[in-house]
Amino acid sequence: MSLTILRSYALKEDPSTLPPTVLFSRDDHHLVVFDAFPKGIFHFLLLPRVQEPFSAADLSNLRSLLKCDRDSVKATLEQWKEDAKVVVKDIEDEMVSRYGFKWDIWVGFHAVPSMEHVHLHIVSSDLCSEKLKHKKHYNSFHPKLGFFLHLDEVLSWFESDSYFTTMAKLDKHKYEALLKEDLACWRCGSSQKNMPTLKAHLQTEFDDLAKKEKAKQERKRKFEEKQSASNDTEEEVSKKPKTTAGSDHEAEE
DNA sequence: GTTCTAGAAC
DNA sequence: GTTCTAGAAC
Repeated sequence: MSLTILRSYALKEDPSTLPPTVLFSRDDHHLVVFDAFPKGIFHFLLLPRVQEPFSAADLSNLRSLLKCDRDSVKATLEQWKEDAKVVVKDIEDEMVSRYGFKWDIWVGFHAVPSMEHVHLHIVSSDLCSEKLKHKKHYNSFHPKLGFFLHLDEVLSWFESDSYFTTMAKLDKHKYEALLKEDLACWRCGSSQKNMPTLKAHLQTEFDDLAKKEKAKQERKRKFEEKQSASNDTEEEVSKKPKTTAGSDHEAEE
């Protein structure tokens, strides 16, 4: 695996020549590719194409990009946020059709990337994947550890000058140290002895979530069945028009 | 980024 | 003895 393969994708004159196993979607400004080593059931990378006002060097990584014109960078990140939403929607549709429910999807950058060319991770929060093998893999996606920089968090840096400059300059070594932190489940906080134990635990967490979500849907289905049955009865008995507005929203946890 | 593998941990 | 981690090589 070349460390510059993402850049070569982003520089392609005609990205549609990329094989369908690599390219998920594209427009004039970006490509979305399948991560070659997915760390969750769903894992994509959004790559900006090299174009004005940024050079390939500007787009080398998030750090280099953040040194460019502030307004341009902010507008670009906001555009990526919109582009990522489309991918998230596609993933959610696939989650529902394949698994019968949907779960969180994280959108963000690695504070210290290991490949050239800035890439936005779009990864499902299960973190259940054969390719997730090492502590650094896991810690690099742990949503609360600090190495994974959520896009919304990066955008928030633009709200405050001091925070922006602090975070943008933060030492690589401080971030890299986070990858060596002890293993802890991002969901329940339980500490995990080693990678095989953590992976088994993550699978259990995901299975539990699936069970809960399916039970929730079953309750909703039965409720709606009951509603529709009682409406039918009302109509038969009194011929009242049904007024069921607001009955189909889902309870949030 | 992965693969390989020595030696630490169990 | 086997499992697991982590550093070097690529």
